[in-house]
Amino acid sequence: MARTPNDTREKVYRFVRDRLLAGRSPSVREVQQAMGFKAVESARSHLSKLVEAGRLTKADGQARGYGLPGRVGDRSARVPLLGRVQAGALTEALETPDGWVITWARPGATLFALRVRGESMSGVGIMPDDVVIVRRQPRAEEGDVVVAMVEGEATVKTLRFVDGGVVLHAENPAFAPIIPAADALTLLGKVVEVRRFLDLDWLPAWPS
Amino acid sequence: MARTPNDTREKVYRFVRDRLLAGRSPSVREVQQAMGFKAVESARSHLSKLVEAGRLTKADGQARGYGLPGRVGDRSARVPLLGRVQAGALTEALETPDGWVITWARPGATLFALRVRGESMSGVGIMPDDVVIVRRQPRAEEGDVVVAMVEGEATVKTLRFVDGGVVLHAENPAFAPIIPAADALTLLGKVVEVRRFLDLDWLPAWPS
DNA sequence: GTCGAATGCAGACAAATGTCTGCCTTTGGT
DNA sequence: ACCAAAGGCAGACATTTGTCTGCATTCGAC
Repeated sequence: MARTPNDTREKVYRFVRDRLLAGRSPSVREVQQAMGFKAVESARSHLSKLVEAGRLTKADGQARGYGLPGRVGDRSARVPLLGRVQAGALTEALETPDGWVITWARPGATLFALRVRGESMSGVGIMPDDVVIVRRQPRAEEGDVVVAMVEGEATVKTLRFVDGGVVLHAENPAFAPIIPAADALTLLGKVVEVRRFLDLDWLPAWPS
Repeated sequence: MARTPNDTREKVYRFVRDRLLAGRSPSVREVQQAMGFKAVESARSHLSKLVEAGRLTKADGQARGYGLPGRVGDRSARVPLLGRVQAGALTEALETPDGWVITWARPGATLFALRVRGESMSGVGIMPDDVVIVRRQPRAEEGDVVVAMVEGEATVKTLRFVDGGVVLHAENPAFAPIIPAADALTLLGKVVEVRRFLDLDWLPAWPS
């Protein structure tokens, strides 16, 4: 067999995987050097075997085209982070977001993100300054956490139906439910994801 | 000046940024084609201007070497989601993650993700089944939310120092603090991000 | 031992990609 | 009107990167 045992394949895989998780694909020659191969082909043959085995993917004809199998970057989506959203201003706010959030793509859905203000949803673990990712939709179901416009302000609440009417329920006993007039409520969408960043040193500013 | 107004620069930037947020840097000729330029140099000059202006970064001498500036989002990173992590098994668990989570890359840091079990951290909004993203590091500071190994099990707690000793503090009055023996504690890392998915229909299975 | 598969080495070649030079057109200022 | 700067075009060239061919070495299977 080979001069070295089968570990080499594994080392190649780990090196490529780590580089991919760190951000970008290595080139074949970078693998060669990292592994101590004297010839490019050694690295390349290992790489092609790994692709063949389904442990790596490859964008053909592209430099640094290796990737991890499954939904890599193709299914990820960037979501605009909007500060505060006024009534009709959502469309305009989309033009100048505060930043961007990365998440898995929901094909066919329109997503945006908001920063939460206030403690009104702390009972379900949505704290001030959390970022909620919202899917735009005109209606929602009982119990959904939604973002709604009430009196020109976007608010995050739990949607409930009481006596045929709509109630925006705060998940915090200190906050009273909101019972908006039927025509004073605009549902912006449903909260599909909640995020909290505990390591602000690493996020001094939102990428824009 | 130019034939077209300054918007061109902006369009180039957006194209590159979107491609970067989607996963990988475009090549100069891909920018050329996307913008409808007839010559490569048009695209390249815009790119170099953007780098000059600090709006993009560039890995010199590397194919597809453009990135977003700042320590924040040079690019997105895939983080392995590990189920439960046993003592020495973290390295092996990296080989067969339950899935992947996308977040901003923290250059130079090793990240992994865990699913939270139990209510012990509900006081700070970390609920059961939440996903925490953890940066590996051997020590942390007072008040940090950390992942630590105690008796062969990974646990999420707040780190506190009391009387010179380490206390793992639960953020829920129903849970008593853990005071591990000095040599029975292994700090896996610090929680840098918390995520909750409220729309499981859209995430029927974890991407793998 | 002999064979073959797997691995490694060496070198060359081709494709992708980045970079440079020169020139033209447009636009804004003087 | 004139000039300078910026943007754009065309083509060439250099570097990086991927890929191919051929051969040598190792080691397990027979």
